[in-house]
Amino acid sequence: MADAPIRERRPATLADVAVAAGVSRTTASRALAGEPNVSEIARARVWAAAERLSFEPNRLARSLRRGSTMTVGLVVPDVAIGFYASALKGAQETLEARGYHVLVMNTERAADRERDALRTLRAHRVDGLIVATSGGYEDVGAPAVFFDSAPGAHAVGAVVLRNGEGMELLVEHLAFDHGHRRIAYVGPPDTSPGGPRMVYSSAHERLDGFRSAIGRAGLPLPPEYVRVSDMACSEAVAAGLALELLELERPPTAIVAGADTLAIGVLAALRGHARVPEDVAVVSFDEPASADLIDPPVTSLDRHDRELGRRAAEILLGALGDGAAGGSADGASELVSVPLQLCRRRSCGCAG
Amino acid sequence: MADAPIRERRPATLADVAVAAGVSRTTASRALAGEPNVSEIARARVWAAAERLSFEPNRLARSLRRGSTMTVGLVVPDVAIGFYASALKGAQETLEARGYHVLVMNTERAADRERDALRTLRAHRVDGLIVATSGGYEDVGAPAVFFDSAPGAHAVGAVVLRNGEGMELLVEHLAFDHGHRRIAYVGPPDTSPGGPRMVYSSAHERLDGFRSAIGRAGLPLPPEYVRVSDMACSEAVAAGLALELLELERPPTAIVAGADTLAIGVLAALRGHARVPEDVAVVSFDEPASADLIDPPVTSLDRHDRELGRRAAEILLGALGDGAAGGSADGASELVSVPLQLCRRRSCGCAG
DNA sequence: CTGAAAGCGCTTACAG
DNA sequence: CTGAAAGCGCTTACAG
Repeated sequence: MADAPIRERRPATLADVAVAAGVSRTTASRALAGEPNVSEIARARVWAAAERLSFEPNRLARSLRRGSTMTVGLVVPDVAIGFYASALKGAQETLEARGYHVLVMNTERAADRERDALRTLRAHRVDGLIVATSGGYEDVGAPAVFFDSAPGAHAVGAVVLRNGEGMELLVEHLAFDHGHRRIAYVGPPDTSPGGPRMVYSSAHERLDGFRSAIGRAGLPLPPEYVRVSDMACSEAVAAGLALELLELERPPTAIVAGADTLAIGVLAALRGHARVPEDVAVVSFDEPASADLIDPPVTSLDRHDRELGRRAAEILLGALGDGAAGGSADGASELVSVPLQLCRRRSCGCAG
Repeated sequence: MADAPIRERRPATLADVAVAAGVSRTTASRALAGEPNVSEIARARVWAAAERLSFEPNRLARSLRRGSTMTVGLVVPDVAIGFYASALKGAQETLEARGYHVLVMNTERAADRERDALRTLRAHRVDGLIVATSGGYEDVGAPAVFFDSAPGAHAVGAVVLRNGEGMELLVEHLAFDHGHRRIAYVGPPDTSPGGPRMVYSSAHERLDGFRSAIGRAGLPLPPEYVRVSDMACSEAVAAGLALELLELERPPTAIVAGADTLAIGVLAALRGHARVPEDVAVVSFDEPASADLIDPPVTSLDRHDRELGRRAAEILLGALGDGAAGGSADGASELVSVPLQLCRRRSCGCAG
């Protein structure tokens, strides 16, 4: 016969299951969904057939029909950066526990790539968005929660770091505990040129926080002590900036790095040019990977990446109506700010 | 009127565009797709309407109809591990350049979680798969290319490291250049218990390569010199193993770490217990992040993560019929093996 | 060059 | 408890 039990290549559909079980697609669908009004006999035959055909409902069809994809888009500058990779993982764990999947897009910190990513995600009809924006955010109709940076509008929520407080911790430790008076800053660039103004920008707040903390500590801040890296926060550019700082007629005795990759670049550049922390102390806002093993171990604020991702996911779940996921369901935009702590290691001058 | 031009929340559909342009959905679809047989006038009106409504074709519907999702699933143990994050990025860059998107799943190196991930990906009807398997691989109907490890069957291709050669480089350097005779190994566990036997397993090859290299160097290998970490290759477990090694009556004078996280754990454990490289030399198979800045800088094989992801993506594109993407289109399974080089730093005993 | 119609694989009112 | 039918938003033979 033509319809001998040849093992099909094409994945089984609900219709196949229904035929095999001798019921209608309606009943098959209901049985599989665990709905109440299905006879035990029908239910059993449907499940057996589904098992036998190793049926897996086509999510495209289901999503198209239901209007919900159970997919969340995550937009970050670069997943290969430890901070974002960990945040992704934190978010993913939380989301997958509720049946959502994650579609990841990199922007390389370019506003136009971010816009493209957002549109692609809309075309995929993601149910929600978690974004670490680089200035290219635009509303594409899906509820969005921001982390790390946040444009003001359109957001269901945002989870951000207390950048000002963090900077204060760093600067005051250098100034008061170690007596530094010439403290320089190597940080990420403030905003993407031409991009919309951020209500909350990590880069901006850190720079601002640095300036304020220096001011409050009663220290001078010559303009040449403030250096800004490239968009990608590459180690190489940070290394170059550190060297420029060293060549100043009055070089700083301490450097605050505004991001982990920047700290790594600064430390690498200093090798062979200056002793850390004797000649110049170095502290980092984000904790670099293996902070303890680097020579010298780098003083920084505690790790916050994983937590950021998790909290962002929880807020989004709340907005998606997934119940008691920690989000306030009242439609108000939720702003979580994560407090920071100083981890003293050796690069600031503290003893191991 | 009821249909006043209120800005709709619902995203525009092709039908909306067709109505706005005064043509049929067929024509609208064709105009947007850039097909030849459409009059200039119709084409212009359709594009204008699409623009005005900021129409973005629903990819669910398109995929359902076309039978292709332009999405590739990536299955890895843990995106938060630098090696996999970089591989992901390499693959993603290559894939996105051809219009594909990437769905990422973590397995935590558990075979059953891997199986779940694969089924979910099938439910999403991904066009292809790139997987770093932990022993849970099963054919779900999509063409798969492996990287890092590879079960034999069902594969379109695989890109693997020359683990044997790499181990040889590491061991010979320790034995011949530095005169070590008591060399121990801390590596990832060989296979996941109960999982299918791998034709190619990174963990297995490294262990095997270590044994052979030790043998060829004419050195003894007491069984207690070979230690195997947990599935997650956690730093903490590696640290414990290193300490056990140190407490042997005849402790090794050199340790080879089979993965970067393991090397980090070993190094961390040694702090305060032994000097590296004076008391015990340490080398790593994978290059840890900031290998140069760690104290001491860690000798390891060169970075290979990004390349692995890129090559895997190219092979998959070839299999998906995406033309001259570097893959042989002849249906044969393609096996690329990436050669490795030794990067001498200080942890082996070489001078900086 | 154009459009009516079928169909991708589901889910869900609606009517028995 | 069950099923026929409509419909999610596209694309693509097929027939003008």
